[in-house]
Amino acid sequence: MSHLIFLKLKVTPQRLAIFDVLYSTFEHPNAEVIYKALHATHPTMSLATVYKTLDTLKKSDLIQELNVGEDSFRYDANIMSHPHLICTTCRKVSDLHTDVLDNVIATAQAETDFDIETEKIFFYGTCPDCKTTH
Amino acid sequence: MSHLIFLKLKVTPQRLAIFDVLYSTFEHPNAEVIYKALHATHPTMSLATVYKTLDTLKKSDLIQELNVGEDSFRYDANIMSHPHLICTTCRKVSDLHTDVLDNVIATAQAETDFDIETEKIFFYGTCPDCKTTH
DNA sequence: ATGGATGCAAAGTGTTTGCAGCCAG
DNA sequence: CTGGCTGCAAACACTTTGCATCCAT
Repeated sequence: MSHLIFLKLKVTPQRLAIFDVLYSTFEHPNAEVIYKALHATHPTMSLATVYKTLDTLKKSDLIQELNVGEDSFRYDANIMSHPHLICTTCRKVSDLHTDVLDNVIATAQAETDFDIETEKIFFYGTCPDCKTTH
Repeated sequence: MSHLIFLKLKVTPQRLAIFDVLYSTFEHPNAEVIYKALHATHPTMSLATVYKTLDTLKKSDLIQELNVGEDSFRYDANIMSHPHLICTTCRKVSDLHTDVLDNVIATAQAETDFDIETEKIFFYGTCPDCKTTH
């Protein structure tokens, strides 16, 4: 059973399955990857349902959407705002676990007339695996 | 005449025009907007040429590509890495002119095994215009 | 003169929509 | 039972590609 709280949404097998994929990975998969991951256990699930469900979960603030500069959107069940690391070699997207950037909004807010609500921070470089495998 | 240095690329009217649009605006337009902006002065230029040229300029590091969470890419003739402000009401994308975030890479680098090369920082909120126009 | 650039149309991705049937509440 | 959800197919939006012609060098 997942920690999912479905507010006023119907709890369907498809929604549970999609949320669970996101909740149990750190891969930040896109819709296609989620669809393929579920094909073994949910062979009748359609890609359209994946897209609709991701949209629903996003609007209910159960997941967040990421665009890292690719042609598709990635999804993350961790809705806390946190920086991401993108390997420009293998395209892997990782979380940066640190609190040293927690005050960037306050820092930026002091420099602008915008009312800042959220931020997205992406660091691009080479991951440990791709460094060694040169 | 623009500051454009075309390395080993042919200097065509289309390339000059597209670079000039980007060089003389702070709007961070996407391909469609650039295409429409040039239609008055360059009525025969095709959208495909805009896409090809943007790709060429990007690969030559004359412009940078931005994905702010929309379905299309935006472009910026300012290739210096700098934070962007996105108004979630009017979708305007502005530059944040400040140096207080200049050391974020160093800060993040100390927290990870990734070799960080560049960063993209986006702040989402409400711009001054949309605040007052409620 | 010639290799790279353009413009057109067609194809390719990723995503959304319309709608009939289905199932969670 | 009923409104919301699913699955299918078709449509859509953005971007890329193939190719004949053109033009910057």
